[in-house]
Formats: sequence, C-alpha cells, structure tokens
Amino acid sequence: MLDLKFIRENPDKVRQALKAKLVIADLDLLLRLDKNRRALLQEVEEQKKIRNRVNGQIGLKKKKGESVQELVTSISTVSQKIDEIDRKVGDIDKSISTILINIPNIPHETVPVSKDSSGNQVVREWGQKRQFGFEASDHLELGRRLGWLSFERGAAVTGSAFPVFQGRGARLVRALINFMLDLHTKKHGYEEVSVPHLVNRQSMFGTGQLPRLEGDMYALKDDDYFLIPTAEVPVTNLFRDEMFEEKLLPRKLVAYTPCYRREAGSYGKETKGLSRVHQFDKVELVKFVKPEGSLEELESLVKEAEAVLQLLEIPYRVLLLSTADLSFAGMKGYDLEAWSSVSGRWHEVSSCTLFGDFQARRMNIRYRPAGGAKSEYVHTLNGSGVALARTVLCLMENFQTASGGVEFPKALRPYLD
RNA sequence: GGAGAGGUGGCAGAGCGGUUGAAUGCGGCGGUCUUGAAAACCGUUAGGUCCUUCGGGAUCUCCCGAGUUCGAAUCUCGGCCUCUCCGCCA
Repeated sequence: MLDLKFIRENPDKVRQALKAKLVIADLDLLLRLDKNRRALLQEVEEQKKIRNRVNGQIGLKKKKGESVQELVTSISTVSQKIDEIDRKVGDIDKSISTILINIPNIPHETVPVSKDSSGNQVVREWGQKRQFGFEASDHLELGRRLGWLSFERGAAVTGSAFPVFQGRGARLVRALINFMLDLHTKKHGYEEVSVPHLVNRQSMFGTGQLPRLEGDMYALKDDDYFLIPTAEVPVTNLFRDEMFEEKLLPRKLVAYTPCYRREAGSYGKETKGLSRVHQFDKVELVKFVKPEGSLEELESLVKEAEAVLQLLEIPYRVLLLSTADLSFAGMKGYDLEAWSSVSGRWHEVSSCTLFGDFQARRMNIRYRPAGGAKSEYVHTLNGSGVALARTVLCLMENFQTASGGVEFPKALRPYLD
C-alpha cells in the first residue's frame, strides 16, 4: 500500500495512477478523512496530556498516603472525552484503511500509459520460429496420440481445465521443474525453498491479491485459507515482519509450486487446452532488494527468466507492460511470451514485476542500512521462471517431428532420460 | 484429539497496576587505547502518528480485539500463533 503521507502530499500522482490502472477509489473522501483525523488527533492528544499529568500526581499522592479523591473525580470527565474522540478516530481509521488498501501502486515513469493491452511495448524478440515441412498437430492432438495428456480424465476427477499428464508427459513436467530449479540455483544464485500451498488471509493481503481478487482464488470452506495462485504469495510472505541486515541483500529465492486459479476465463480457440487451466506448475523467482538499483534488479530478473526459454530453444518476446496490464501492486513489469508455430501466437509464460516498497509496506519487511542508519522498507520483485503448462504446449508443438513424435531440446534431455 | 507453558525492542531475556517505552546481556553505531586489528573500557542505539517558531514538543505502540480502572506490558474475557508432553496418523 501507499504511504498516507505520500498520498496527502502527492494527490495528483495518485489520481493519475488510479486512472492509469483503471481503479476507482474515493481519493477526495480519503483526503477529507485524513484531515479530519489529524484535527481530532490534536484535540485528543491535548486531553491525554492532561490525563497523563494528573495520573502522575495521583500516583505520587498515593505513595505518600494522601487523599486522591478530588483528582480522580476531576479527571474522569477528561477520560470520558478522550474515549469519545478515540472512538471517532477509530471509525475514521477504518474508513481510511478501506480506501487505502484499494489504492494501487503508482507505475514507474518509464511505464507506458495505456487504456488496454495495445499499449504494451515489445522490447525484444529472440529465436527462430519453426517452419514445418509437414502437417503439424496441436498439443491436444499430440498429447492424445502419445498418451501424455488427458483433459477428459482431469474433468472426471475434478472439472474442466484440470489437465492430467501421463507417462512421458508427466515425466516432461518433472523434467522441466528440475531443469528450471537447477538453472536458477546453480547458475543464478537463488536459494531453493519449498513452501505451503495453502496460505492465510494475511499472506494474500501482504502481496496484494486481497482484497481485490478474492473471487479469483480457491478458498477453503472450513478454514480461512486460500490455495495459492502463485508461489509469490508464500515465498514473499516468508519474511513478513523481517528486519534484514543490509549485507544480506539482495535475498534471492526460488520455489516450485503448483498454482491454482479459479478465474472464470472465457473459453474458445484462444484459450483451449494448456493455455488456460485452473492448475499449473510454476517455478517462481522472488527477490528482496535495496531500494537503490531495484530497477536494475528487475532487468536481471527478466534476463534470468529469458535464460530458461533460450535454453529450451523456444522463440519468445519480451513485453514492457503498460499501465493497463500492470498488476495492482506493480510498479513496473515485463511479460515473456513464448511462441508456438502451430497456434501461430504468443503465450504468456512469465510475468516479472517490481513492486517497489508497496508489498514491503503491507508485510512490514525492512532492512537496516550498514552504518546504523534508520531502517527502510525493502523493494520486492518476482517473476515466473517460468510457468509450465504453456511452456509444455510450446515445446510439444514446436518440437514435434514429421513421424509424429517430439524431439526435445538438448538442455532438457538429461532430465528426460 | 487430550494436558500444560508461553507470545516484550535487531536478537536473547527481565518486569506482572502508578516517571517502565521498558532492567540486563548480545548485536549495531561513535569514541578511548593501538603501527593496524582484536580485546578491554566509555558513550550511544525501537517504531508509528500529530504539531513545530526546525531547537524540539506531544501522543500512541510490550501478539490482536474487547473490558475493568483515575491509570494496564502488568488484571478479566475472546481470538490468533508458538513450544513441550501424551494419543492418533503418512
């Protein structure tokens, strides 16, 4: 969330951010409440000053065994007054907080402003798009023929868009997970963590999924827990209320988890098969960094996600997200889109985001600068490195052979044997 | 599931109705000593909010919420979490 003081001093910037992110929040009411609150605070603190002084006198007199009755009666009306104002302040605090938690992060000045996805900018493209000298199949057909993939069985077990991988297909999933974890831990300096897949409400709030996206998540009926939509949630919340020492930053973590998404997406050609499912596997990168240089940390994060696709020899492009596609908590972000020559379109397989101190403020994650200076909020980042289902789709479709099989890229082969 | 203990500053850990926002230790920072470092010694070291004539002043915060009281870290009730023992179980 944003700092209330920042909002007070920069209402126009906030107004712009709301407009850019297409979020409605009553900023005027917020500012009025804030003003009102401060006036009441001044009043009540004046009263508390009096009360504290008299209470001190009562304490002293009691010690000496003197009568305190007169002082006690004189102060009770003050206490009543304090109670009354405190109650008002409490109510205002609630209203302020309701508005505040619904105000999105402010996009960085380098983020293109746009009403829709057309404002995203292609930053770079990599790889050679496959040309087939034969009639290529899509992943559903391949998956059925090879016995790797069954949406029907998944539908029977659970419901639609819960794919089942079988045999080599299941092996491919495991191979990809191991390949990605190895790459990030061995080559990119990430520490691997294995985390809960169910998280509580506070965690969902901490990373900013709540309160706005409650309907997009699977929630448990008897416990106030949610199935994670991304490992970002448990991994980032790992350090809630943490005070890092500067020399321990940046802290880099990688986790494999399944991701559960309820979001009722549209069906059809664009979203068929593995390109839109309710459960998929993902390897997620999370970084805690110092505020200085956090933009560079975002760039390196993107590069690390790109390395996965390069080694998998999947053509991709990097999109700088415009304000319309940047997440609620995001300050700046890139998407990686992988190419499939069969569907002839790009598939989003990674989203890398810098959150500034927006999440850290919600989770109270700080660091103490060397030299004993005052503690500051860290900046948080995360990025998929990468999401599996769509990557599997691209691999199967791009690497199919004329004889109906699939010949996987070199980097993956050791994991498939 | 049963029984018990406990949640206090960066950390460990006292305090259990009245100058206690909090002893003490560790860690951090500054200094003395030293060729330099270590050790030793001295000093210093939470955060939020509001006001400010920018010197500072005030107020709140000891897991969260409600209550008792003139006054709560300290007492009462509710919640959350952690630990120990027993039971059950992959």
